[in-house]
Amino acid sequence: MSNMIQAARRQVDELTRAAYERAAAAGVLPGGAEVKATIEIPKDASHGDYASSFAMAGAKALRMAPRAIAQAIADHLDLTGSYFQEVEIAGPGFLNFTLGPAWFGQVLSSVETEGAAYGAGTEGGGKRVMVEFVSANPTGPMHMGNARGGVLGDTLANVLARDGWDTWKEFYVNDAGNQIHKFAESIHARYMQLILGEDSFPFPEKGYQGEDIRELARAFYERHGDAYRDAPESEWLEAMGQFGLSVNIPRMEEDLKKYRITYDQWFYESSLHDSGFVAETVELLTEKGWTYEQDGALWLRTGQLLRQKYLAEGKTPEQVDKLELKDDVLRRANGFYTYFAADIAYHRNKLEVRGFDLAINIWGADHHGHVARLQAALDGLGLDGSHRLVIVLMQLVNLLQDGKPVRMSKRSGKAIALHDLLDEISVDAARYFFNSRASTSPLDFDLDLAVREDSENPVYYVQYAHARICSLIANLAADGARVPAAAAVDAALLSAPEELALMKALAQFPEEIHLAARDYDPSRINRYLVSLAGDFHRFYNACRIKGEEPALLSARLKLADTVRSVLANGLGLLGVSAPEKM
RNA sequence: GCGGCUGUAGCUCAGUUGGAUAGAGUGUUUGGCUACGAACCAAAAGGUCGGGGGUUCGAAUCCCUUCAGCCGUACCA
Repeated sequence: MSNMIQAARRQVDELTRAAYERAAAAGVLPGGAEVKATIEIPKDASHGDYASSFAMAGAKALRMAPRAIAQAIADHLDLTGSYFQEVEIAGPGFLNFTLGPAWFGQVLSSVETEGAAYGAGTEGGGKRVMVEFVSANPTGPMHMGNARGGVLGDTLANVLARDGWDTWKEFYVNDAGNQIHKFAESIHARYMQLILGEDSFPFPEKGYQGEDIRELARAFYERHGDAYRDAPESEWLEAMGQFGLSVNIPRMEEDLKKYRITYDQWFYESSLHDSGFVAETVELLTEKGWTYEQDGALWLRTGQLLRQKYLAEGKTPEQVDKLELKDDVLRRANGFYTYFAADIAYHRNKLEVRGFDLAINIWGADHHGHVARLQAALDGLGLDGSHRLVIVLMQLVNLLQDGKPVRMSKRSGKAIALHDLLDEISVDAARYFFNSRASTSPLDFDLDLAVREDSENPVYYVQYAHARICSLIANLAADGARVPAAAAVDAALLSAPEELALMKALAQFPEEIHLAARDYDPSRINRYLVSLAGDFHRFYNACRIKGEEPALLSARLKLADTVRSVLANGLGLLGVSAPEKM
């Protein structure tokens, strides 16, 4: 596992420090100063490949002009045996380092050696992380928001795994509580309407309006006839709820599978209630003194827990006083536990019972109000939810038609179902699209546009680069030119600006994975791949391969093949195919 | 009211620990295949980084303030 970006950065740091020591020993610079320099990759290639701010950062401590310090450092630098071939002083005092063939050669060979594992990091340290995502209500079909969450969660899990985490993907099935009650009532109403006639049985005011509910009622009728027509409420509630779930849950699983999304586990909320774990968890909170009874309900002292949490995070008491910190109900006056209580129990299960080091949830941004309180509740259980529970908030998907927003709502039945989307666009296009923006940005989804977006979708730009290279390699193989081993390539021959830029882009891949994992932002990979594909297309246009001198042909062929490998690698992380032809 | 997210080119968006002349795609204009795949490339044009203060060698980035949009503030899930 090698990260050539970090290796180069480290070396700039070491070389600069060593030069400083020598300059100090020679009496050119005052000794003993602790200079905290930053090492950056300049945007402009004419500023070299790495720039150290040592001279500016040290100006105060050394009491000298930045450019004079830079000159002293440059005079005492020894680049022998390093990745770098040149250093220049520029601007206010930047030390600009230029990479040499040793570094570029090593980039090619590390991609070759590591292959499909190229880009792997050790940041996760093998710690166990659960990514819980989608967890859509099983009361109806999934919509665009679920699609985005699905792709985001799945891709994030891939990225975390590559960065060294032991990952687990989970779907939390909300098969308990109020909404299931409403769900069963809705099916029942449609069922009765089927028997008695549309107008002879009232539909519950807050029932689910969708066509899918009618279908469930019809299917239920086909199986049971009117056996439930006069059944007591408790009986049909249970039967219809269970029936609806038994149809919907496998359907969700199937739809997600079409998007190449699979889970390690589907975890049922009902299991937490059935086993008494919710009750036990609430009891535990009570033992710790975090609850009280009022108006017949059992309340959690969320306000107090949040206060502690915020103070621990560095907010001042004055800031905290300004916040409206309310308590929450755990057990209603009617004896039922709230969703919040179940959620606390579920996350206690993740962190305590199953022992995950970190729990990551993908939530719609409209749930952001629950983030802090859930973390605080887990803090109250001594589980350090403030650090071990990370919520990635995902802005919602705005569905547009002809550029105008369409209101989505499950109750009104107007949502565009996930499985219908695949009739319009490919899985590759959908997966790429839903991961194209950072989760913090809202995503506009215009169906009319998506349908005819084929050749404009960036995913094709990336895939085209891959296919182009495959075709190129096959073409040259027919001429007898094989992709050489990295060791047989003279990296010094690859000196055109397009070639250097391309190799630097290849080296950037492990860094991108690391940053995507660190920031929980897998959309970075999309942007990286578009950029890498662009670097390749530019190289391809500027540098011929076929017909060049054998050594140059060989080096360029190797470069192209290395790009192919990284493109396939990155597309794999996104769950997008890397076609050899298109 | 309080809180979260957002505000960068006509449009959609990048911009890692503060760095040098703020980038890309798309759109507009103009070029490039008797060529390893033109689903490609090159060039031009396009900006008070929402506004105003502050911190410092240096701010789109950090702090304060202000404006605008979306969302949340249930004994719903």
